[in-house]
Amino acid sequence: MTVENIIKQAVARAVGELYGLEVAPDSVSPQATRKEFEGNLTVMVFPYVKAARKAPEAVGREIGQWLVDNEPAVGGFNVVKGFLNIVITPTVWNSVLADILATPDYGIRKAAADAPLVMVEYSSPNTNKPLHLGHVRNNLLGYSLACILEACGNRVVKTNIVNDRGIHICKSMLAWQKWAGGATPESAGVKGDHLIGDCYVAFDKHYKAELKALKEQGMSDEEAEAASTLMQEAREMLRKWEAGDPEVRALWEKMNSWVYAGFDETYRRMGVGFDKIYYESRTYLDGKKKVLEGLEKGIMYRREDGSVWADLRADGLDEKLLLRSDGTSVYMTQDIGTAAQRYADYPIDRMIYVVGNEQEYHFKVLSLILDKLGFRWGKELVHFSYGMVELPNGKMKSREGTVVDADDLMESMVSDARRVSEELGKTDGLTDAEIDCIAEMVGLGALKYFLLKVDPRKNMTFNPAESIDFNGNTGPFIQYTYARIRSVLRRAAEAGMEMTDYSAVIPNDREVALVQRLADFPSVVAEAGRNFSPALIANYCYDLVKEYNQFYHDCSILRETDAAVRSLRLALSEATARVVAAATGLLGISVPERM
RNA sequence: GGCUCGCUAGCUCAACUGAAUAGAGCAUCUGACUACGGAUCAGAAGGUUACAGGUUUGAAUCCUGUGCGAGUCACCA
Repeated sequence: MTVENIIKQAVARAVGELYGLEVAPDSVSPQATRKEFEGNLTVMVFPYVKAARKAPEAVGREIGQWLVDNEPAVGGFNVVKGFLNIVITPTVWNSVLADILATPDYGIRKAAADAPLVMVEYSSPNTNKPLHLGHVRNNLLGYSLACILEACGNRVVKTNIVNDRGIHICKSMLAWQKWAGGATPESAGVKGDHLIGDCYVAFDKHYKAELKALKEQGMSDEEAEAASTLMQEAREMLRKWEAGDPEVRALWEKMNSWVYAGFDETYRRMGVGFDKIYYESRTYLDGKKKVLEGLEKGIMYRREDGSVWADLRADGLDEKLLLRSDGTSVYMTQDIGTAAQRYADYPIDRMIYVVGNEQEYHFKVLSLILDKLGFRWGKELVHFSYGMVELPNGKMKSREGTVVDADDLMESMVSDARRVSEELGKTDGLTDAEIDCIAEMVGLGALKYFLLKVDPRKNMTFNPAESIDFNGNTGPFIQYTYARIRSVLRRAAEAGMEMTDYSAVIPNDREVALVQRLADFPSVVAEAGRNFSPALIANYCYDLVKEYNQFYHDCSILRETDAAVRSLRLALSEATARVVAAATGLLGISVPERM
C-alpha cells in the first residue's frame, strides 16, 4: 500500500465519519506539498465544505486532527486556506524506500497471458529513400510507446508497414537503370537506402530538366507533364510490375533488398525493432478483396466509371475513393488490406498507428470503414498523431535539400558526444572500445531525449546546435547522474560498506522528497500508458535526477560515519539508479556505468 | 472557405482528471572548486499563459467569439 493510497482511504473515512459524506477514496487526490509549505502531501478540502457546512479552514483542521488521531502514518498537519498539508511520520518513508528496493522490476508490470493485445505500428518507410528526421521522431515515439504499454501490463506487438511498391519506387528503379552505371551498395560504398535515395533524386532532377525543356518549347505545365518520356517510362514500369513482369520484379527485389539492409542498419543503431513487418506489396490485393466484399454487402458503392467509393456523409465525413476506375488500389485500400492480414495473424484488442498529424483525416476515415467492415478494433483504433519536426531556419523540404538524414544525424550526435567527452577529459584511461560505446550511448541519448521530452502533438523545432548541448534538461545530464551514482555505489562496495538497518533513521527533507519522487514512478508509468505519453516519463526522469542531485550535494554518502545513516543514503542512491534505468529504458535510452 | 490542432519568460519546453505565488533548461548576472565524479550546485532577474467575454469558491486548463500559425479537405502515399 502506497502512502498516497493510505491517505486517500483515510481521508475518505474521515469525511464519512465527520460529515456523513460518502466519497470514493480515488476521488481524493493528494498531491505533493509545495515546498514553501510544511508537509508531504496536500489534500484539498473544498469538495467537502458544502457537506460540512463550515469554513474550509475549519474543515481542514477537523480532517487533519482526525487523521492524526486515527492514521498512524500521519504525524501532523497544517491548514492554509482550503489546503490540508499532511505531514507523514518521517520513518514511514524508510519502509517505502525498503519496499521499492525489495520489488523486482519496480514500476513495471508484467503482462498476464490474457492481458489485452495491443499492436503498435510505427516507422512505415517508403523504400525509395532513406529515413529522415521525421522518421526519427516517429520511430522513437513508436518504440517508446510500445515499451510503456508493455510496462503497463499489455501484450504488445510492434509492427511496421513498408511501402515497397508504387510509382515512386519505379522512379528510383528507372533512374538506377539509366544513370547509376550498375552501381551496387558494395561497389559504391554507400548504404543501400542512400544509393536508392540518390537514384530518386536523380530521377527528379532529370525529370525537372525535361519539363523545363518541354515548357521552353511552349508547352503548359500539364502538357509538359503528359509529354514527359521519363514519367511515361516510370508508369510503364509500374504497369509491368503489377503485371508481374519477371525482369522488373527481379530488379525491384534486388533494389529493395539493398534498401532493407540499409534500414536495418539505421534501426539497429537507433535501437528500435519490430516483432512483425508487413509489406504493402503483399497486402494491397487483400485490400481490394475486402473492398469488393464490402461492395457486395452494400457498404460501398460503384460509380458509372467503375470506381468504388464509401459514402461517409452520414458520419459527418465525405465520400472516399477506395478503388480507381481502372481497378487499382489507393492508400486507403492498402491500409484495409494490411488491417485484414493483421487481424488474421493476431487477435488484436487494440490497434495504434503512429503516424504524423497530416494524416488525421485518413485515419478517421479508416476507422469508420474498418468498423463498417466488421473489424472489432476498427472503431477504437488510435491514431497516435504527432506534429512535424521543423528546423530553426524553416521547414524540412526534400526538394529544397533541407532534409536531415537520420543516419547523418545520429553520426553527428555521436561524434559530438565524443568530442565533448574528450574536451572534458572524460576519456582518460578508457579504451577506444569503451569510448566508442559511451559516445554512442550519449549521442543517441541526447537525440532521443530531445525528441521525446516534447508533447508529441506539438510541432517542434529541432535545433542541431542546441541538441548537442549536454547541459540542463537533456539526456546526457540524466546519463551522467546515473553514471555518478553507479560510481558511488561501486566505491561503497569496494570499501566493504555493508547495508545495515536504517529503518529508525529520521530522513531529512531532501531525503523524504527523493523517496516521494521514487514512490511516484509506478503511477507515472500508468499515466503515461493511459495518455500515450513518453514525454511524461522523460520529464519525470529529469525531475527525479534533479531531486537526486540536490540530495547528493546536500550530504556526504561515503564519508558518513553513522552506518545506518549511510545505509539510508546508499539505499536512496541504489533506488534512484534503478528507477532511472527503468525510466530511460522506457524511452529507449541506455545509461552507462561510467562516462 | 469547411474541419482539426497549436499559441505559456528573449529562446526551447513543463504544468496528471480545473486548485496555493504558472515551473524547468538555455542565454544573462551573482556566488560555491583540497571535488564520495563540477557534464555539478545555490541565488538573482525574466509572465496580463495570443486577445475579449462566460461558467466556477477557484481557469493556462472547460464554453463562446476574435487574431495569428500549422495541417487537411487527391483517382498521391
